[in-house]
Amino acid sequence: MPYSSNPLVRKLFAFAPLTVEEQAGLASVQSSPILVPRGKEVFREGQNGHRVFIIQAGWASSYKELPNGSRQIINIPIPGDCVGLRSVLLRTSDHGFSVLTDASLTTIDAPRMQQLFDEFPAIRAAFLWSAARDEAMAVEHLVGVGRRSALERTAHFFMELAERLMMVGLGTETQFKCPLNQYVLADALGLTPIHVNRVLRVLRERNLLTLRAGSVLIQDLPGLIKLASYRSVDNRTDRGN
Amino acid sequence: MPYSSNPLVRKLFAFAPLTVEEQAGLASVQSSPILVPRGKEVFREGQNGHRVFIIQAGWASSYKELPNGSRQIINIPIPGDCVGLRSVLLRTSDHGFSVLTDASLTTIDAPRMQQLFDEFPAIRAAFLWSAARDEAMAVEHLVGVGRRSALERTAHFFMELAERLMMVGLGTETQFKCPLNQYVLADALGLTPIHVNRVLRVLRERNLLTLRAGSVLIQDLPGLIKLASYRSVDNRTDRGN
DNA sequence: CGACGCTTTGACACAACTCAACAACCGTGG
DNA sequence: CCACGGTTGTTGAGTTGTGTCAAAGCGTCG
Repeated sequence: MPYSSNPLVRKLFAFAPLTVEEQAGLASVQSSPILVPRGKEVFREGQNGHRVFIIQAGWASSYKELPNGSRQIINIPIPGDCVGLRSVLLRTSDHGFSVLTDASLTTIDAPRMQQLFDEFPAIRAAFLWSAARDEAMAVEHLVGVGRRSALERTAHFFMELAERLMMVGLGTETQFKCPLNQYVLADALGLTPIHVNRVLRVLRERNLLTLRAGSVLIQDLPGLIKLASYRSVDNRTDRGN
Repeated sequence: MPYSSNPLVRKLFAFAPLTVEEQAGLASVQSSPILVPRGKEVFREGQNGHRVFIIQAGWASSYKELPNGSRQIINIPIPGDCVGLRSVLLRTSDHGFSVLTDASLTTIDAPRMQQLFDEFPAIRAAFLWSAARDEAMAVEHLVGVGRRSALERTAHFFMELAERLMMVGLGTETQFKCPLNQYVLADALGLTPIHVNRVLRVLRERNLLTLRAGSVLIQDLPGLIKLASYRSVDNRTDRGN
């Protein structure tokens, strides 16, 4: 088990054991926490990306907007997650980033990041692993939007979320806080808010899952797994079925 | 301009100038080309990913399959593209990979890759950049499937393809060979083959784009750009609009 | 209390899917 | 040379999942 209270350290530790020095280095390059009010756009698409943001507390979203006004949410970062790694590499951000609740963020700027990587190769490896996992999640997201029905996709979304939240100690197998409203869910799932509402109703009526008052209650995990043909985030890359 | 005939060297050179030594190193770690017959699955989801494949010639696809038999194509790699970088990091592949035409591939195994990175940091940086760009394309793909109509999405797909092919000298602004059949297009676009057919008809009837006999002819580039609100791959990360 | 943000519901429209043929193309073999 | 089968493309008719538009319900907070 990790010792640090820093969510990023905790998360990277889950990928690979880090020495005390590495943990300390990782913690020390981060800025002091910045408090961001709910709804605030931290950076927007096209903006220069010279640093990485790490969620300490709160929920966020990264997304792209189209000229016609619609929006696709790419990812819902939660505590411990990094945002903007790709932006640093590409120099500018290809997506917007805003927080959905009051949140606390730290940052690492590009030069410090580089120094850290040079000094601690294990940290570089851990970041690469984490980034690869994020990308795998984006790919799974693409599959969902391209080939799963609204119902399957929604079920899948909540199970993945549950799993991620559990890993950072923000929920159990069957229950977690979820401050996402139906507009946000719609933009994440590639649906309209109205249809999200209908889908949620079906999930509720089938006693699979209930979202009420900012909390998700998973009532029938096997049923959901079957419905969405869900595979655990960490087993997606396992052999066979 | 790059001097090497190796497509990977050419491509990475486009990201950052590489010294002669770096180019030589990059070429020398690659296996000799493997010829793969059209339709062959090179690796499948869940398989161990201990090496990266580089397309020398031919077309390919990486995809995920769902238990219900449907399939979502993640990417259509063309010469110069790498497949399986993420798989190396995550130890197993989260997607399948097969070639669509007779193709020639080289590989780099994980340990050699690591040596190369240690010896030539610039190559590591170039790979990271390339990987970031690929991920940005996947994200754009997600946006398309989530928030663009079938027509817009299809138009977008072909323009992006045109641009990528042009970069490796396999097409012009308005014309390129395209051996993708409507089933493949359907799996890439998240549509049914039948609907792809109808969409292609509309594009043809509006004198925007014609796919015939394995070749795409772009008849009205401004019209397509407007229809799909397309932005060039390399300008997606530019500031503003 | 009213205003606001969010959820819920209903009626209807439409984009995309399904099912079912048929047509064009192409390589193969008689 | 033509006949053939397999693959790919094309078209039509009907269905359905999801979107659109419009309105009402419901908490909460100032």
